[in-house]
Amino acid sequence: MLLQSDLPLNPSSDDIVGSLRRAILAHRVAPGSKLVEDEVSDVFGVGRSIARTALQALAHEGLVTIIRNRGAFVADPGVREAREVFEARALLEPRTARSAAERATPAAVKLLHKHIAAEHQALQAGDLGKAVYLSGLYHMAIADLADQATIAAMISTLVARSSLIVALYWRRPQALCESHAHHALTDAIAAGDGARAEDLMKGHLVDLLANLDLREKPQVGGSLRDILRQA
Amino acid sequence: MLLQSDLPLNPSSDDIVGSLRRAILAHRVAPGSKLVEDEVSDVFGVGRSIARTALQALAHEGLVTIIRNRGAFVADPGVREAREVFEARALLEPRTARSAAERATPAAVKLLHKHIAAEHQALQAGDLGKAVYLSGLYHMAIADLADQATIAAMISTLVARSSLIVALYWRRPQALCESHAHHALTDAIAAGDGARAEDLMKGHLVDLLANLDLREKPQVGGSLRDILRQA
DNA sequence: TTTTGTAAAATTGTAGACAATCTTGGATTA
DNA sequence: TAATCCAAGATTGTCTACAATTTTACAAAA
Repeated sequence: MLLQSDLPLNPSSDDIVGSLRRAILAHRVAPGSKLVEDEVSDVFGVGRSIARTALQALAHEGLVTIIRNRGAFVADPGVREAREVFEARALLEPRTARSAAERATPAAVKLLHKHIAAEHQALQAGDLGKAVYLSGLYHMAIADLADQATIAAMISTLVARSSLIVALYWRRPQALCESHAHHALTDAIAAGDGARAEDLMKGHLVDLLANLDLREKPQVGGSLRDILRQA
Repeated sequence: MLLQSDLPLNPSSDDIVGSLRRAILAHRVAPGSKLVEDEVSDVFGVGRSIARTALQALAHEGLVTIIRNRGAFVADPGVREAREVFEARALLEPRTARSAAERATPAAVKLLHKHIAAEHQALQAGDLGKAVYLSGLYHMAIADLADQATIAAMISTLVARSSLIVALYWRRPQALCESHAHHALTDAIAAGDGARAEDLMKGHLVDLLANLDLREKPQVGGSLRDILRQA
């Protein structure tokens, strides 16, 4: 399952949530993958109760789907959900970017540049999954700047779900089309130009959505049974 | 703890979540109350694991706060959080009301009227807690109309948290000031007037916030120990 | 009286056992 | 061959026991 094990010896369920979340968001586990409780507990060296708690927490975030008596799976959002997530982001993130611009400090801007650099580096290294993950961190950093913890938390889960969506529906795996948008946005924030930041964020989200291939996907590997079970 | 026991004999954790949620939102348990796992499991006739799962789910909704080794408490939002919740609602609900108006059917409008009637009846009966709960259901019904499950889910948790906030900060316990706003909003939706619905919702939220007394509350019953622990 | 210290009680955290359910693989039958 | 059935295995659901921690109650000291 490939986990970077920067974990304490007796990890809490939160530690496990974090580790699994990174793995899912960086596309190191595919959407739809089964997450067996015994495996999780073995990998992290805890009892099954803790693993269970972690999986339930991820389910509340929308990154994992739990089906009774069948277990936990990495979430596998459909096109409907993909559109909905970006619809929600469109309501929250532009205004949040404006607030961020209005209260950004030089230190904060520096942090944003660091995020962009890390993302760029991951792309150079060919690690697309990590780049997507880091791109999400950039959006979350902006949300944090706005100093509205409640909204930031909602954006955080939406961004996370977007990583899954990108894994499934991104059109051109090699295009590094985002770099530019993040740079421009950071400039607006550095300049304290709230109105421009709001506009850029709005446009950026539209671009992201436009780069998804949201035609109905034809139930690729599923048996008739699995297909019917989804209804 | 006063639970309306319309529950199955072997309730699932979801059943328990629903029952506890209603109790919290209708102000039948005060913010800050301890929710002891053994009590919950006894009341519902299940093992402690199921009670635990239910409490954790409520914690993810923001209705319960879990402190490690100390247990679960009904959430007790501060003024900061109160403002943040309404800030978030202001971003989501006006646009959602517009969508609702644009796609409302006569049957949906009828449902909204039913909600209003029920809320009115609870107020007449002097059950303010229930009225607040039903008022929340009205907002959630509108969110459902917009046919955006992701946004509706976010609104749902925000509205729920608002019930707690109203319990703590509402200025005039006897004023039935909301009735009018909900009527006008329903009219706009019935007329399919999206722009008006959006405006009315925006104004309604501003009014709600204005009716809260958000001066810093002076740590009413807390010992020095509890105060310091919050940091 | 007020504070401090200590032991008992209460409560939560975690693991593991058992039951319930689902999945798998092979044998049986058409 | 293909479909069906059934038993064995695997996995999840729930409960309970025990460990870790906190809270309470009460006695001792200032």
